[in-house]
Amino acid sequence: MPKQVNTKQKIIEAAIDLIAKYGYRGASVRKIAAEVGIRESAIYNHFKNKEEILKQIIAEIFVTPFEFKNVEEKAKRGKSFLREFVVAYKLITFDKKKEKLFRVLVIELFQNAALRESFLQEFHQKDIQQISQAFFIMMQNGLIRSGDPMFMAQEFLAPLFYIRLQVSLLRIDGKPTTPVSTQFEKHVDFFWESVSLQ
Amino acid sequence: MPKQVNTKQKIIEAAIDLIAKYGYRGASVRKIAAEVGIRESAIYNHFKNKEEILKQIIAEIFVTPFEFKNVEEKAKRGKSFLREFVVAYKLITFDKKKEKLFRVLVIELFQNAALRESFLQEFHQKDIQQISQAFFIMMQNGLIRSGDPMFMAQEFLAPLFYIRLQVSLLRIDGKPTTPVSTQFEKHVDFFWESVSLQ
DNA sequence: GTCTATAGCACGATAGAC
DNA sequence: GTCTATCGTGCTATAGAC
Repeated sequence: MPKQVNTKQKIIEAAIDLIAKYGYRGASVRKIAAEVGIRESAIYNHFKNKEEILKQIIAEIFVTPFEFKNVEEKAKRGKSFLREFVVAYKLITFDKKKEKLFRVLVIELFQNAALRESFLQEFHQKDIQQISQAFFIMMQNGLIRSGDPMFMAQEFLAPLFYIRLQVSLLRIDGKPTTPVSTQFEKHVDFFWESVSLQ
Repeated sequence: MPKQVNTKQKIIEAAIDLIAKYGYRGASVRKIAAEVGIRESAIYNHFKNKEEILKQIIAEIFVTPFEFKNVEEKAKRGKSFLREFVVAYKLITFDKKKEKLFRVLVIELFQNAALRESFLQEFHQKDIQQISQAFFIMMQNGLIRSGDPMFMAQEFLAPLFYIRLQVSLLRIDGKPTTPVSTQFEKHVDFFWESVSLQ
């Protein structure tokens, strides 16, 4: 059992690789099958059609978001909570699998309605909820200036998204990412200085 | 002469439309020709091949950035300069042609090396230069707290890019954009409150 | 500068043997 | 669950007539 690797999962992995490179249209069933090491027709034993492969990949993009335990408690620590969040965000940015899924997201965002829907409703939404909840608590505890916590969360997250995009672009061409990726930490410092009351 | 419309330009326009919808691979020479109202073979009288059409479109993405005159003077006005900048940015976000080019940018960013290069070097770079220059002057005039003007410019522009992305996504599906687009103005207020010394 | 016609290839998908 | 073989379609691009 441990040696028997799932062909279906192999197909998904190969498809993610190829879509991240060539987009959905460019990632042909032929290429996917070749990468897995089977014939095109064998693909159809695992998926009804090509579209079904994409659907499953899209589902993968939106699993395992940030799941912080005890946000209520951690938020009281103020800046260190934000730092912890950004460290997690940075890790995801450099995670090989997550990076590929991020590319798929950006490439197909304007071409796939379901993906678009999930992005607008889930992608940052979950992060925003957590961060805005944390900001709300920080406001109550007099750690930061008052304001709309949701909007503040957007302001906090948008630069992270933009840095992530830049890092992903640089990594495709094998360019150095340090100048950009250090902005993650700088962003926390800048933001905290912007909102903190101390 | 005024009535004689350029076929070459028509091809470009049709290609932008179709690439914004289906991506470069999905925008076939066939579809482009059909949209223009000519045969595929006629396309090749104007462009060497399909790739050449994309090249010209990419070039269009990076023309006419923000060209503010007298940044030195305007920067002294502080917040109102930022407000003026964001008004221009918002206009571009809702401009039909620019919006399509923005979609092409996002779709092809991970798939076209030349586009990626230009994006990293030019897209925000020009904006960043202007904004950071303005921040530098504001610092000298004691309007804002001191810091790295380049980094501050990134912090100012990243949320604008993210709002633009959201607006573009909403507009595809004909969804209301007001809740998101009002963030443009809110962002200026929030940012100014973050950096101003008054 | 446009047309018709066609070459040559890659695509997604199915039928049927093993 | 994989294979071989094949179908029908759409693709980029070219040749040559008008």
